[in-house]
Amino acid sequence: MATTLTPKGAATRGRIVEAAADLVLARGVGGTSLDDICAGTSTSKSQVFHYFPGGKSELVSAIASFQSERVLDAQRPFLDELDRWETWQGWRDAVIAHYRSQPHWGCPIGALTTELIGSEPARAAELAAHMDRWRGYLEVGLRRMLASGLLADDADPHTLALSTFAALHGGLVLTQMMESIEPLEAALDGALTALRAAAGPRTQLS
Amino acid sequence: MATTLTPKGAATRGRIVEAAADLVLARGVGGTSLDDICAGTSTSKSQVFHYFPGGKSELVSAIASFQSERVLDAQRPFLDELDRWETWQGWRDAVIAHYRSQPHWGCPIGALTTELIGSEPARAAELAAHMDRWRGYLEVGLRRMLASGLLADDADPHTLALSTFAALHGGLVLTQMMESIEPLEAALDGALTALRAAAGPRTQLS
DNA sequence: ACACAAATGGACTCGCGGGTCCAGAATGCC
DNA sequence: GGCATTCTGGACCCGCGAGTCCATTTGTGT
Repeated sequence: MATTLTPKGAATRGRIVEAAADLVLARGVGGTSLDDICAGTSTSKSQVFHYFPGGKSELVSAIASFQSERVLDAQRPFLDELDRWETWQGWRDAVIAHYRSQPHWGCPIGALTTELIGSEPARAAELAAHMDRWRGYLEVGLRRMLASGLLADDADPHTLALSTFAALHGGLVLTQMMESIEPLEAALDGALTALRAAAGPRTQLS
Repeated sequence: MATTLTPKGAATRGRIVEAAADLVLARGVGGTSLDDICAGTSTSKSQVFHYFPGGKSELVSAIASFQSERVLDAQRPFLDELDRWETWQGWRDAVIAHYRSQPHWGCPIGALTTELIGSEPARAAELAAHMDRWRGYLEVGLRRMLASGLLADDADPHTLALSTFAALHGGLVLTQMMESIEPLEAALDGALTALRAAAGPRTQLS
């Protein structure tokens, strides 16, 4: 694993992760066999174990990192600038646009995590860390808004970030069940409404 | 299956469903084998197939109905009277109390649904129906509030119910990941804040 | 050109878990 | 009590899918 990796090898590895990520998103970890993955990438099982000595579990971990980056990237540059109200709106739109354009419904990371909690707590913890990193961006933004007076003095950035993040993921869950983007839109709009209810003195009422 | 069922038989069937529900909640459908279930109930596999000819899939369906009733019951009587602001607060408290007292974190129905979507769309649809019935209670309450002037005229009960329901389930997802009740509390409080932002003329401001 | 490492294919093992079968024990009905 | 039906135990079958092994090909450095 720490051994060298030729360009060709890296490409193959990437193909596997990408295809596996798609399949897992569509059918879940339990519903995706290594054979399925091989079939979709014109590789053989020995390749998978060549690049992921830890087997399926390690592959899942790689998928998680891959999807995590993908999701975070889709929210940039808004994610780093959530210290103004306008950015929040832009962020909302970016999130919706991203999940609408996804080949399948639901959140790749959230679904993965909930599935693994029962069977692979160790991997689930990794996933939870990704989630928390994501949530952290929201909290940082809110913390800056509090400092700049855009939030009321008694507002709690941690709790607000948590509730916003929860709304987002609830929206994604329902989005997956109902195969519609509507729940996500409703959830995010609701969350932003709750956020605005904590607006502070420096906020300009439009 | 449509054949008669002696009291003893019904008891055994009940034991299986209950134990299976617990195991599935803790380890997921994929992580729970029929042998596990038998071990925990001092029954044998032939019993499972005797009472659930459709095998694991049918058992899962029974678990779903069981958990659905359990969850809905935990929210009564509030669930039927969500047409006043005070009831919403009581409902919030009941939901939190219920999930806090549960032996494992997370929503039994939500987790089941997301897991099955990829592998058993038919069963997942049943689950989704349970979810929608649940959400329906919220919408009915809001609709009555609109009619009685407790909500603003331009408020949309459907969307509001959707966003509240999403917040609830997002809270449950995070609750499971973080093994803490905090996210659920934050999510529900946020959702109620958003709801109150749609209050109408007849609402008494406290 | 040679040697060595990495990349690939595919056959193989093996345990787990869903599902089947049948014989015997318990129970309800008259 | 006797008959029918239901209930129960456990042995068995079988396929699927994770993981292993080795032989072959492709590439890379000197």
